[in-house]
Amino acid sequence: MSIELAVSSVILALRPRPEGAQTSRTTDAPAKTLWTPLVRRIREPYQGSWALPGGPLGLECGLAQAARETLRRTTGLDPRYLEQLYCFGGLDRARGTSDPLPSAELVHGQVRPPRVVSIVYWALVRPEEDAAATPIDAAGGIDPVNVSWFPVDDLPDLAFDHREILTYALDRLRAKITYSPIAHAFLPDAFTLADLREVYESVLDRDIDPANFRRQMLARGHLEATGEKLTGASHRPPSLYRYRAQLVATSPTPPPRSAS
Amino acid sequence: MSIELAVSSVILALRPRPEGAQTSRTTDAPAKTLWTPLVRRIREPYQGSWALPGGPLGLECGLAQAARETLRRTTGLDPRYLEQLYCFGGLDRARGTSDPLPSAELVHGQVRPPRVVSIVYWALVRPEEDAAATPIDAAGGIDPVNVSWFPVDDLPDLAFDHREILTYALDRLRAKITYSPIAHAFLPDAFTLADLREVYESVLDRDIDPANFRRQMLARGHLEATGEKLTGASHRPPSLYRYRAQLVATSPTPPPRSAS
DNA sequence: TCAAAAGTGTTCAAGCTACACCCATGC
DNA sequence: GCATGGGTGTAGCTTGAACACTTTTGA
Repeated sequence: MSIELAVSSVILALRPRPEGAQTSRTTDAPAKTLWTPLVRRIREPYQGSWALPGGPLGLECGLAQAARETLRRTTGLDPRYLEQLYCFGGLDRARGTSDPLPSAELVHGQVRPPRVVSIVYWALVRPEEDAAATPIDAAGGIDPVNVSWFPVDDLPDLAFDHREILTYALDRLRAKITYSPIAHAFLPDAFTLADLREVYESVLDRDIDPANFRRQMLARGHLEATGEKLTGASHRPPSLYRYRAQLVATSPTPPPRSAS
Repeated sequence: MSIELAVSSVILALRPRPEGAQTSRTTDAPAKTLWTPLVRRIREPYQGSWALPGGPLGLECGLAQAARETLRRTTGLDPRYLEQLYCFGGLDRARGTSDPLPSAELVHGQVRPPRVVSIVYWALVRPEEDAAATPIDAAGGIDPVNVSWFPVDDLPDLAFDHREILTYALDRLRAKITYSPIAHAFLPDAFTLADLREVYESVLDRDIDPANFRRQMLARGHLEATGEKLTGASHRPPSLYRYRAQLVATSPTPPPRSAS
């Protein structure tokens, strides 16, 4: 018995908050919230539970590439932002935190579950990537049944240690958005400062002063006015901005450097 | 052919700067600098080159545990601070960045080098841990020949992509020391503010105002006066401090949370 | 004209930097 | 006393939070 190597991904996208969702905040919460796609396990252990999309690492495949391919196959997504999160390799991962060994494993006469080392990536999805996604099942067809999106503050029971992994990814996102220009990974190429602020407010789950936010973002020098304005709303039309080209992080592979 | 899983470590300790070392700074550099132990490879590829200490992942061994054991076996070290750095799994790692395939591999009739995925940890070594270390060779004896320490700003040629990995570890250290109380990982239990400042100055390679440094460190609330003073020097005896117990990070396993 | 969000100006508090200055010890 | 680093005080600058106020659009 050797060690199995798997690559999984935590995928995060901003979508409208579900109707009537319970919110932890007393004041009005942001209109959007983070969602993540999960796949239903079709075999033991944890058959029927939801899990992070993932699969075994192929021989001819770099780590990030493996993450991309599993992601495209299971969820139909091809996100621009993809970064390694952590490598999990504890001895007891395969049987969950404190649950007894699933019976199917015993049937196979296996005393110990297989040892799995998971390299987990996290991905941020832009609206157009989100819209273009179509999950494909094992037979090559569309698979709307075994892939489903959930708001991250209302998750079902997850297999293995996947809930802890997801929580860790959220911590990382909230930390990183404060010092690194990754909010653009949730936005189209051109956006208003209100759009950008909505990303920050949704991720950090708190209101941000629009006036101060504007000054801070512009002072960082990452933004560039397109010259266009967004008309149509019944108020003063806001300017459109884009991130300066060299700062548009795709996949920071090998090791990500913290952009200033 | 399957994928090999290895665990390696970047180990960092503060030691006196070597005599007459070239320094990048015009002003007087800190008296100490970072050193790292490397092991000499005894087989192809890269036979004779220096490499990060590491070894294959054992079946019965957690990732961090595997790092600890290789570390103790090769360098004799048992550092308190150990944290996962990154997982490297590129396709061409085994044969180096742009070198031709080493001949020994061809002799074995292998067209491609074995695919290796390395989970790399980084460790910070305290002075007493450093002093207690005694490298052990494969036969179980002391091995002073194939393990050697180098200042990180004067490294020999390294095998594989290990130089990039080391550079990445240094970046991470310099970033993390500014927002997390990890400097204690280079210090004994009790230390003066001058000791602590020396760690920061050595890692960041710049002078720090003692007065402001004192106030900042004390304001963070991580330090606690022992009540003792360090006598013997020909000036006012400085107070000794320790880090508050709950903040003494050992091995942040699973995922490290950024301490405030 | 009004509502609503864009965008600007101003004030206040907190934190950091630079540097002057006193304190305690060994020689 | 004198040199040396420990430790305190303080003025000036920068940054960010809070919020008043003007601008520009659609209805």
